[in-house]
This record gives sequence, structure tokens and C-alpha cells, in this order.
Amino acid sequence: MRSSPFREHVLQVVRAIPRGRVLTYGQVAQLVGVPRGARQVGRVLYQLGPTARVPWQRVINRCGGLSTYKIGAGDLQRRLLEREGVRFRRDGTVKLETYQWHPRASTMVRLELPENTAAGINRKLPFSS
DNA sequence: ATCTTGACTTGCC
DNA sequence: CGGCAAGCCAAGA
Repeated sequence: MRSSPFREHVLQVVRAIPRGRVLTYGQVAQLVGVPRGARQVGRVLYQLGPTARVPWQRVINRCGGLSTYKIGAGDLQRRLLEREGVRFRRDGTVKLETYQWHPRASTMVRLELPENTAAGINRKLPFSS
């Protein structure tokens, strides 16, 4: 796995997600300035492996569900998140409205990320329930 | 260079 | 709400 600016930015963002908060693949992609790179975000984390010292468990899919079940890391991810206080609904999803991280502008600057991309992930989510 | 494959999303029925 | 098709784009099983 080659190093790339995209990859480094993704890891930087993921490392910045606080305990007990989550971000979707698409949101991470937006934050690093690649609005349609959700799949690539998943790839970066996949190549990282479940033992990496990066809070990869804080990245979930757009529906608030865990996409890692298909690679056998779903149970681990759920345990890790629950350990930091994230509660799951009966259908196995997380309420994004409650747990989604909203990085502050100053954080964006510190991470050397395009500031205007933060506004995008603050838009109202279609899954409010 | 070309084709396939996905830890994804969105849009259309 | 559910299923399916189509975008997406980087990596290479």
C-alpha cells in the first residue's frame, strides 16, 4: 500500500474523530476534499487492518450501519464503539444525528484541510427517525 | 493500457 | 421502505 496525500489526509481526519463520535465514509471523503471518494476511504481503512492504532471503528456507513460485517470485523467494531459509549439501535445502526462528529473550523485548519468542506457534512441528514 | 473489484452513495422505480 | 442500477475512482485480490 503506497502512501498518498489522500491516504494521509484520511488517516489524519480519522485520528481526529473524538471518542464516542462517528463519521461516515462520505463525510471523511468530503472533509479531505474528495466528495466522491467514499469508497476510497473504505479502501484506506481496509488496508489498514483491524489492529491499526487508528480509531477506524468511528467510520461507519451513510445509514449509520457497520459496513465491516462483510469482512468479518463487524462485531469488533460494534464492541469498540459501545466501549466508548455509542449506543446501537435494535436494527444495528447508530443515530448519526446524535453521534456524528462536527469538526470545528479551527480543527480543520489544524489538520490543513480545506475549510469549506466542513459545511457539507453539517447538512441535515436524511436519516433522522 | 484495460478490466475487475469494492469497509460507498445516490437516485429511480 | 426495499431493491436495483449507475456513478465513483484508486488499487491490483
